[in-house]
Amino acid sequence: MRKVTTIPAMADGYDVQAIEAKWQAYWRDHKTYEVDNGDPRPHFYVLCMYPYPSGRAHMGHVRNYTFGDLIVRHRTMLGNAVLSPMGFDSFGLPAENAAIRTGVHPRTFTDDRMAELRSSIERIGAVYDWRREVHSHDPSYIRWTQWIFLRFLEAGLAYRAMAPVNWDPVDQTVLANEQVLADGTAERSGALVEKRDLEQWFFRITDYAQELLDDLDGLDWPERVKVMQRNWIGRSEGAAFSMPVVDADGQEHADGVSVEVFTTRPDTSFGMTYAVMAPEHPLVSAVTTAERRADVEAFVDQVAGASDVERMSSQEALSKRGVFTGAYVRNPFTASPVPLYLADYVLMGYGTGAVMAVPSEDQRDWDFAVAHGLPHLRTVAPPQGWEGEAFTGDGPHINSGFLDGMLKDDAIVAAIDWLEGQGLGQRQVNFRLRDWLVSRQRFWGCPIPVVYCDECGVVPIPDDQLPVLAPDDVEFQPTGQSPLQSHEGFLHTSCPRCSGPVRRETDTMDTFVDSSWYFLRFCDPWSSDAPFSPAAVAEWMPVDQYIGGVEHAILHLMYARFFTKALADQGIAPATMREPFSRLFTQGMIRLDGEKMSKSKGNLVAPDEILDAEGADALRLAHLFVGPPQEDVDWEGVGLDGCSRFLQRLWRLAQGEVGSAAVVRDVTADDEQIERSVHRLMAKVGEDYERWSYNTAVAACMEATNDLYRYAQSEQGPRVDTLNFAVDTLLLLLAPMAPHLTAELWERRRGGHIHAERWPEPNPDLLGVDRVTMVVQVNGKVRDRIEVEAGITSQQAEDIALASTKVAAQLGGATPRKVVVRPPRLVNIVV
RNA sequence: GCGAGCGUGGCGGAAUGGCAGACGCGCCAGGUUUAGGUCCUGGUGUCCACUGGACGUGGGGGUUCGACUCCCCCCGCUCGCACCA
Repeated sequence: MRKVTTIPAMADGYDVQAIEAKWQAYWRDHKTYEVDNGDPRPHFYVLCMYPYPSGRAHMGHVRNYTFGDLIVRHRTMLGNAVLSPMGFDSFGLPAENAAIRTGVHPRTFTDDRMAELRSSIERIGAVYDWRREVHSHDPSYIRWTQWIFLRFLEAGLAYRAMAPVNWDPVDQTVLANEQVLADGTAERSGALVEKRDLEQWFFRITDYAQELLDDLDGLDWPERVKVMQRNWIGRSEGAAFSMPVVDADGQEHADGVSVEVFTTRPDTSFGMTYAVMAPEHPLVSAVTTAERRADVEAFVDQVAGASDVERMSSQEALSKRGVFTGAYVRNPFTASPVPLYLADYVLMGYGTGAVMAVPSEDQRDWDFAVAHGLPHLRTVAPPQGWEGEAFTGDGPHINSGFLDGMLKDDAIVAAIDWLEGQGLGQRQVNFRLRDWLVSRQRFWGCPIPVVYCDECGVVPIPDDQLPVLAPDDVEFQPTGQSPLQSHEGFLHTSCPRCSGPVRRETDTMDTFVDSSWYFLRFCDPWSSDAPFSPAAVAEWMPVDQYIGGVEHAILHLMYARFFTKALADQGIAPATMREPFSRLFTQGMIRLDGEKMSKSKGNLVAPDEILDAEGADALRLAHLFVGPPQEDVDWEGVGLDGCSRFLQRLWRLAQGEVGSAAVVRDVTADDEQIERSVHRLMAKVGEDYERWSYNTAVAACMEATNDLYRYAQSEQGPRVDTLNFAVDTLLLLLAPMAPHLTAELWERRRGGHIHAERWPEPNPDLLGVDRVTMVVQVNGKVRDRIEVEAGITSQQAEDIALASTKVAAQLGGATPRKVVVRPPRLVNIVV
């Protein structure tokens, strides 16, 4: 917990609250950060992931918006037209759950929280073009989300299908695969997800699997996010081929049934000793023999009740449950029959739902073979002395007919060529990525704009009748059922096509649909005849800097990429716009005592308290100073007091309250040293801003302030022009980080608005120092430090180093074997 | 198991292959102050025979005149994926 300390005495006149309120009002009233389309300056689009309106801001928000705001202000000072919009991801279950608890309509609840969050965001001094605000539950936004849905429907990118889906029994809705964690619990509610067969709406994200994978290469994103997306897409290349079902003697079935399998290792086909189908495979009943039927049906029933995750990850699953069907399939490579099993580790949803099993070159198959007493045959020669089980490495093929002697890559190609030549199979690419399930059985989301007509089937609501809005006169019951499902007025309407009575769709869209295009709406939020104009999108997109939490690495960031590509292909967005976010930065989490800070853990440190005491600038600076922005931080490590003290010191310095009075004089060596150090500071802070090294930028400014304190307190007093130049520069460099204090001081010292000033650029001629400390090493160990002219030659440096008495003592008369000279900083004498 | 990242003082952390520990917190001392706090100045890796020296960036090896930094092996922590054929 934060220690309650006495508030440091204020520097004279530094009234944090008054100053911060004054400048927040200034930026609002002067529309400082509003930017119009068509602005002639070079464009830069900075975006923080829009938040779910949860009420007052928490520390994660503060951190996120501090980074974003810093970039907005820095880029503006660099002369860019910076688009900095903000909005709210305002659909979602918390509002609906609150409605069930309290009876307050989700809109009222959400609007209240949005207002709270907006005002606490403003209190940290983050600036936005609020004219462009969008929120998901705004009817004008709903209209265009629905419009896009209908365009996807027309294009075949949205479709309805019966599928085994993830059902969350707590939130009473289905979930997308991406919203179920590896342990089988729901990402949002934590409930153990069940499997149900339901008819649901999907977006055909798999159409873009290859492009989503390929285009990752060109993105300036954290590598781990790209890796996570690549894993999620899960491309694998191989062959699919079919095998006729036969009996133990190799006699084909009269009905000519065959099983299609997918493999990435067709080169090992000669080693196939059995085959496996998923228990849900449509051919199960057809292939099962009479004497095995009872066992097979028992197994299928047992598996049917389990979720994918239970099947794939639990301990029982790893024990390789399976059952023999009594049938065999003929391996086309050897023409021999192998037994056909069912096993729950084979999934119907991937590949063909059936696999060939090669125990000698696949550990999973090896384990299953051991458990069920099946043989194995090596087809890739393992290395000498191999004592492992399955060998998955490369080696010359054996026992493999025409593949014998080949290495893996050649053998794969040869095996596929052979399959294609025989007309038995073909090269195939599979993806792990599934289509995106977007329907949710909840009230507080964007309604799916279709009706069901007995005559016409699924009928879209015509564009001119959008938006379809949920009714207000609804009652929320703790049944878990969406009130839309029982609202007669909403449910019944007439068919847009045949005018007959129809039933409305009562499902709403996943809230990730809303967040998949909000960054496009920000470019043109006033558009009333399209979700946005292609010209406005072309003007601002892609987002130059996107900032958010790594928890969205797959979900939001994959969906938004899909939307961008799909909208471009539908001609709604410019065709060339293939990616939404050029650069992504994922900030670290804030922990408290090692735990994630969150409402549910009850370990929040409220920013409001700190804003009341130390103020926004100190809080922002503390977040920037604590460490590298991409790293997680513990709140204990956030040095608020130190940052607050620093700002007070800066205030006193800038107000002329430190040291003796400044004097007018010609430049002395000391003055010049200060001036040069200020140019170096400009270079340092500028570079640090570019490379997201804010902690070192703050440190450099603190160091400069300490130097200026000593300078101001020096015997001869500070030179007035030198001190002013140094302080003014320091204020400019800090303006993006501590906007209120620097604005106030600038106005008092210089007049005008600091954030309208140009970013200071160093004079390259003054970046060097004239005298430096040269390090003299003997055998790599520092033995002396000597002040030298910065411009000395190698020979001079060597001479000076060898003249050192300390060095002579170390050498003890020995002759150097070698002298490494890096003038003017270092000489290393090797003996 | 696979993949990625990380291991530096009491703490958060700095350091393009070239002075390890910038900056801040904490702590110690001095000054200011009636006192405490604030504020100002200085000190603060460990050890020793203390105007100096030895050791020191998870452990071990290597490359190099020189390694926190590059390479190999090991240990530990964090995150992601995990029967995807």
